[in-house]
Amino acid sequence: MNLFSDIRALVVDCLDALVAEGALPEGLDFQNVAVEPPRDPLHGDMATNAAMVLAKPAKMNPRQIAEALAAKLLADPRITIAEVAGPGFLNMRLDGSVWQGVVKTALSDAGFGQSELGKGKKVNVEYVSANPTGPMHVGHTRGAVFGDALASLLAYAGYDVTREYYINDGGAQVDVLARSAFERYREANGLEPEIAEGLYPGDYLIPVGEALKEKFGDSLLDKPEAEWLPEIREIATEAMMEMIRGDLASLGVKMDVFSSEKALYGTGKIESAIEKLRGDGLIYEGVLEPPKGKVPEDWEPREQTLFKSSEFGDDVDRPVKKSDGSWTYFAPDIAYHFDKCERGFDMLIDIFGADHGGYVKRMKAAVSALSNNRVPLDIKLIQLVKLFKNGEPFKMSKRAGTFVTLRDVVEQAGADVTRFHMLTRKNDAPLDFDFDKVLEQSKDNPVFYVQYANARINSVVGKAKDAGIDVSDAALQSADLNLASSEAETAVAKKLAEWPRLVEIAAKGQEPHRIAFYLYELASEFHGLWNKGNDDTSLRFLQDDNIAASQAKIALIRAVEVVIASGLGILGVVPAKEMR
RNA sequence: GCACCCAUAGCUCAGCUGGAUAGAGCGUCGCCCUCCGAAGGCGAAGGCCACAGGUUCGAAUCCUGUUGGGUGCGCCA
Repeated sequence: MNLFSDIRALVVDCLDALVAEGALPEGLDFQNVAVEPPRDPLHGDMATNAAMVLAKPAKMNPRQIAEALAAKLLADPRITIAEVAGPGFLNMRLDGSVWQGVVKTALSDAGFGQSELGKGKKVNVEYVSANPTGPMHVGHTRGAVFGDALASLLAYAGYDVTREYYINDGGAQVDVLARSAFERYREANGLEPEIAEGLYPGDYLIPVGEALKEKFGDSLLDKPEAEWLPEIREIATEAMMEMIRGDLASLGVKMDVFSSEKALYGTGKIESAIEKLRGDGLIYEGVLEPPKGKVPEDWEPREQTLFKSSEFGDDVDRPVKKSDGSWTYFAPDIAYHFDKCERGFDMLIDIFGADHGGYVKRMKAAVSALSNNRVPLDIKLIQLVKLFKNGEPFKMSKRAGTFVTLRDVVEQAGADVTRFHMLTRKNDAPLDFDFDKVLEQSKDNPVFYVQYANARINSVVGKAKDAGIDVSDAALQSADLNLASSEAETAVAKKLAEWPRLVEIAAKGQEPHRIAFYLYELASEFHGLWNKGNDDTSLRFLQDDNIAASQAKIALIRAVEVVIASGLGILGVVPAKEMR
């Protein structure tokens, strides 16, 4: 149920009727006719731009159209006022029963706010995909939270969503991991580890070294690298993935699919993806121009195997093979995305760190080519997280040991606070994360403010129960909401009515942060009503000796609670029953 | 040099894919607790939406330039 699309449908029906009567010419396109909340609530509950949009194609005066439309709309019992304003807006005011209907729906329909927008389309959201060479850090955290919330949002909006993690376990970095783990293995055997420049120095490999000793004793110490590397690489990578899964779990992120880069090698999948492109004339041997401006010192022209990504909007063609004949990172990634296309997804979404922005065009080019333009690929870039402590920038340094991991953040701030806070900013805007401020219990902390609203509602409902009032779903659904229809109370119901529309807007824009902002607004609306009860006792939720009125008011705030729970659910945050 | 992202109140940021007088929090100033949780609420002041053009009924939003920031640019992933 989306009130705005209901009313839009009504507007279109009325326009059709006007066409049938000859009041409007035939063949008009109503696609741009919109029904929205006006910026200023004094203008009404909803406004439509129909008259302005149609004035030109109909060759009519906008006011003339608006007047005719207004007359038609008023015939519907839901519309109490329809008046022309400004340049040709048609402002509508809705009957009180409409808002009461919203409250009832929120209470009775578990799917209030859910949408059919996605029409069951299969979407693959790939996120995190952190290299299995160490624990997840803050940067990964934001990508994980964003990807997870976006996936939930799309699912809520009717898409068939798969959450996927691509394990980069096929490149040189996992060899480095294996060598680093080997040093820890030597250490476990009482030798001095030699953590050479370029190896991973982190402590997290010490347990891996001990596990290796457990398994191999000292038998590998004198063996040449070629003999131990593949096996240690395997073991170390698995250990890292185990750790990363734990990191994700601590944030409440659960993937549907883990795909391995390494698994693509030796199966012919890379070759067949490249062959598919070659068959379309998009692979050739050639020499790239050196980059303008900043030319690398060791630049020399070299013939490489190139993909014609420039045919799909990329700036230059991109190499798929290194000079030694092995694949570049791009090649397995092409194969991986080809695989995703082949698995029947209608839409792909990749979540990248902003530092991978240069990769966007070639990846989109590859997917266009591989899917013959069938599958759209959206790539969302996640901007940096700037850490603060007490308002002071918190400098991270691997050497100084002040490197902040996902675990550090979750342990200090908690998963719920971390998730909500990281979703209070657009993904392409940098985010400040202050360890102290996110835990602050005040109005300027949206996490707290929303949770506080929820806790207050719980508190009131609990008091009602103690007073012996029946607050069961059945009782609230049959409450007489006329007893909670003051202006202030209706304002809350109107905010609730925006929820389904907001979900669709957020899903269309792939912008989960809109959910967080909406929840803040809804909480604000609720707190406002609460406070009015301080001055005006008739607005308090519990009315002495008037069970029916209390039930009506509780029905309203229970509806708020339901929507807060749905919204927080999308963000992956657990609603708080009480504040501590 | 080229590409992508960004520029909105003193500060941190929203702004519903083009709508009416551009919003919120913080900070500043003034109010509100014998009362369901004041960890709150109400109000005031505060703006050349970076700049200059263009598109149209209408632009913070779309297009082109300019300025100022961030990121990236073959054999790392």
